[in-house]
Amino acid sequence: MARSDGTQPRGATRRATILDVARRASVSTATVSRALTDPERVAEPTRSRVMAAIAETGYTPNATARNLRARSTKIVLCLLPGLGHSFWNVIINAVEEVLTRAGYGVIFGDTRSDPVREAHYDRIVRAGQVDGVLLFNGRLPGADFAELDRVVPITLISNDIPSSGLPVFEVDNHAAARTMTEHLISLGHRRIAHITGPIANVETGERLNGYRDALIDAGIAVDDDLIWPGKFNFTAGVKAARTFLGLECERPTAVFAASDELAIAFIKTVKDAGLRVPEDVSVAGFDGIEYSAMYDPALTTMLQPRAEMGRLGAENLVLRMSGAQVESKGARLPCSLLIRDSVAEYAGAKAKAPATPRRVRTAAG
Amino acid sequence: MARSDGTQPRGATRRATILDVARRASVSTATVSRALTDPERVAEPTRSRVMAAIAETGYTPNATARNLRARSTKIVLCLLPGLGHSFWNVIINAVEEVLTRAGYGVIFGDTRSDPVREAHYDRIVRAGQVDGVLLFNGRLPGADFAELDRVVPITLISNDIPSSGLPVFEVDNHAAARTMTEHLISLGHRRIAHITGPIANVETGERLNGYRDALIDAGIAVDDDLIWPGKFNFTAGVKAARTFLGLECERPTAVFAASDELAIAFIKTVKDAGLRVPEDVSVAGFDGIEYSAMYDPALTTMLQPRAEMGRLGAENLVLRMSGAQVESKGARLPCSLLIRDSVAEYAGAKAKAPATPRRVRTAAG
DNA sequence: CCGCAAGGTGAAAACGTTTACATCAATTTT
DNA sequence: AAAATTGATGTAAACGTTTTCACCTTGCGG
Repeated sequence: MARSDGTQPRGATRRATILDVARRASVSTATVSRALTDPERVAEPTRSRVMAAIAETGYTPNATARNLRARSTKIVLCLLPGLGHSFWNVIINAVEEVLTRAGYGVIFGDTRSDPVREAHYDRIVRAGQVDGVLLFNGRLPGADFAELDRVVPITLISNDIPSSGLPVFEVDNHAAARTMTEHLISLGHRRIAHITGPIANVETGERLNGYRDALIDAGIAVDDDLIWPGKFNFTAGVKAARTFLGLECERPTAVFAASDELAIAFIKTVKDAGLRVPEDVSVAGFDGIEYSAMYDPALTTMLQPRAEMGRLGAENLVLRMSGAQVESKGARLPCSLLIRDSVAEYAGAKAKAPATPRRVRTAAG
Repeated sequence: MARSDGTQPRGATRRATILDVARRASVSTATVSRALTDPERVAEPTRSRVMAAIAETGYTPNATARNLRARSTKIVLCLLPGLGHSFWNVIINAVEEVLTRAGYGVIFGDTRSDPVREAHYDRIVRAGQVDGVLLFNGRLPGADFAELDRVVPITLISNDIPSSGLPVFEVDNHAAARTMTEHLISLGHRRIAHITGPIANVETGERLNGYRDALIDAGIAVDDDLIWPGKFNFTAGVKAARTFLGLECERPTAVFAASDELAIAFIKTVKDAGLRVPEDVSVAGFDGIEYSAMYDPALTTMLQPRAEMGRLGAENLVLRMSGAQVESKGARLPCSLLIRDSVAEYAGAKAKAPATPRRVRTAAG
């Protein structure tokens, strides 16, 4: 029974230190340390005496002391713009997998664009509390990344800070958005709207450009009234749907949302207004989160290789933390077009579009 | 421009220590330390000299050294059974909020029932690498919690380990499940199925019992064929739906799922099979995650006060980490019944059920 | 004038490891 | 047989703080 009554003083029993073990085994602390880190270097009889003493005392090395001596913490900080987003799940798992395997602990920080929180994490980094940083769109404002990277390696995942020169692992957003838009066009759609992510976001810009370029190449004029600025969340999707429903001019026949959450919220809202998806309006998402498959209709979307982004980013960071002088520029990964049920052929189309495979890989950047 | 070429050696510029500052200000390290931690204790002229020196050297105290000396790490470990689950989002945010404000860093671990990972976290705890643990259903197997709690305080959130005596902050699962089942009964349903969570889970049992007790009280026989064991994920929901669709006997008219994900997957699958929800079958969820509102139909579900659970749990832990001898037994919070569109009156019902408010609070446990 | 409190500061110990260096015995080499 | 090598262990310094204790000024009351 644990002390649920909160009565026994904590730490009443002092934790055994290396000195306790040493005394008990009648050796020096150096020998104990060696017996643990490099057993070969200590003779068999001594070693077993030490091991016995360790078992008896229940000794376990103090990580802080070890870190102080080693001048490293074996901890990596992951900075996210919102821990709660389903999009990060898979990435985080992959990151955690790689880092744990490499012997690092992972700590997560949610910046939420709150200056106080950001300053907090900036301080943590500068205090040498972490050996590396994985940045997921969490901006440390006013942070000089070139300088910060010199104290601790920083790797970017699924977001870019163009002028920083930091290695970034993300998807080729331009190509992916272009592919999705082309897909819609190939199904006969001409009036295609786009719900963007947050404007400050570099990726938002790339996707917007991919969308634009696809239209232009197809000889379709870009209509700025059909570009609806949003964020990567439900509320923005609902707002975009209201815009859509309230449109004075002719409604678009297809909508390309910059995230699955955006698409889902959009669909829900227009369905509530009595429209059918995809019969009345086609809606495409972006990301390929798990929920996209479970929605009704299942979302046609761009699958981002999230696990791979996480894995590669983490591996890159591990390499750089090891002090290796790597030439690391990051990587641009390809997306896969997932064709499901939220997008249909344009109702007014004359000819049936050629059969398309259900999954199409975009070009790598 | 950061060293994207990976050419400059990292740490070429040694980080300034307290000694550098001391020398520069012609004082002792003790004075520098005092100037930072307790400015009142050092005379004005000295203090400003110290501050100047700090600014000039860019000194920032080394957290590891500080921790070693203070015998604490100011870090809390959160152990989850699956970092990716949407259910944790809100809880995690609340926890992170409270702990950050209290000056603690938060590190997350995903145990995934993997013995290797579990051993890894057990070691972290025992190595004194954290000041406290928040357990979210992550079992540390073979761990003696009574003992572990003596080295570092452990608080449970949204999961119980009955024999441990640890403080637990969770919902009254029995009452909530009972309320939901009664709601279905009140709408005329008599054949009501239940998709459970993982059987090993204490909460699963409580919800199951709440469901059973409601049936019994209403004079409805409990049919074990309508209790479908699952997990808190999509796959289990799909599987349950297959069971439902393949049923030899008369199909239930309502299904109560132990989680929203379960409900969503169930609905998706039966809809794909041509059934309508709620016209052909009513489906209720549990949790009240964000997606439940965006689904079509919007889920009738039990809203868990996730933010509050997280907040209370974290505050409890902070208190206990401070060494306070608190009488802390945890708390059982009430859920709210969220009446939306996935549940309808039983089609064969004679009389119309009385109008129900859209949101009903369950009794606290 | 002397003693004493109070305020400011410094010297050094402590936190618990790892590791460079020194030591010593037991070998092997010359 | 002396010298050199090897292997096992101990000594003590280092990691960068915080904090106890002691010290030295002052200013003050007696």
